[in-house]
Amino acid sequence: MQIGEAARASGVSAKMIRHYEAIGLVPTADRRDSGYRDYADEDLSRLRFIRHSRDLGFPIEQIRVLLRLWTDRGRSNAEVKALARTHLAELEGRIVRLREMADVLQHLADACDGDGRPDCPILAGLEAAGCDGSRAGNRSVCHPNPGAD
Amino acid sequence: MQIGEAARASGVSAKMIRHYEAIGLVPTADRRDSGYRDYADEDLSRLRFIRHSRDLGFPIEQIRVLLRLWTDRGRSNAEVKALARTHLAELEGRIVRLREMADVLQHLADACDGDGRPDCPILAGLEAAGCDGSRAGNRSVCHPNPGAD
DNA sequence: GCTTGACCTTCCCATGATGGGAAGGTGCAG
DNA sequence: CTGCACCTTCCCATCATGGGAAGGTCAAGC
Repeated sequence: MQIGEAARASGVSAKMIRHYEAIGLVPTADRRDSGYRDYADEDLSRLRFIRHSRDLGFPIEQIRVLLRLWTDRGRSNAEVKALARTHLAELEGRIVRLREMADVLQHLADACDGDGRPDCPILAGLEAAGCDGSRAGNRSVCHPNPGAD
Repeated sequence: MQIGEAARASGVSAKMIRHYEAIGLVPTADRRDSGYRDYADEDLSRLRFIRHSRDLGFPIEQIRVLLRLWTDRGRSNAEVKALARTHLAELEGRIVRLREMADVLQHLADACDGDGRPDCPILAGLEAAGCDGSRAGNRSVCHPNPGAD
């Protein structure tokens, strides 16, 4: 099967399949006389594995490890689980950081009438913010009602 | 004041200050005879505004608009609020996507004993996943207990 | 005066995952 | 033979940020 069909079947774009080959995430594909890459059904499962890992946000280097474990019959599921937990912590961390941003922004937006006047608590908040280390102490601008959520 | 001090005072790295100047986010800095950039206190507020905006996750191009509104006395806070809400929606969207990833991964990790055997539901889940459009219908692998959260 | 060290300058390169697009070859159907 | 869909490689772009090299500036200390 050509790369386009492999792409359709695996959900990984042809562009990315070539890229994964270039960085050694998938083995060098067989070539036809024409130079076209040729894929077998077995190759698809690896591509799908990669795509599912990407769908869960795993970075390439962790997927590389996951693939090694996946194809290693003597693997320890403890190692897999540890990897999963590490990534889970990373995801939760990102969520927390985004949640903080969203909460602060929501607070600022709530304080803004949006009635067309120039007066704007959002811009005032971005101007002051008070969370830059210099002149600390007025953190309430940054995290209003601490602990009141 | 030299760029290093401006960086310390604003929380924006010297590297980024130069970059922001290059892309026109801050005006071209005055230069001393030596060629060193020279900053006044007024410049700091702009840099702080940018940093606070970045802290809330605004992309550069939106910060450009925010800066224009900030320095426009005839601005409408409605425009600011709309911009904030757009970004807020973006943040919430990212959170939802990360939350989905984390939930699926948590589910897989919970199913894995991590007792050192090769048997591993996490790898099995990455292999099958069932969410790639081909052979749809078994979405429960992907979103277990739909609606039961 | 000369050295030392901290600072500055510009320029290039790297990240991470993905895509766009150009220039050119392959293969099949009409 | 033409056209079209597909493939190839190569280069560039994203987005915000940093690293580092090569070299200039300046103040303090000897």
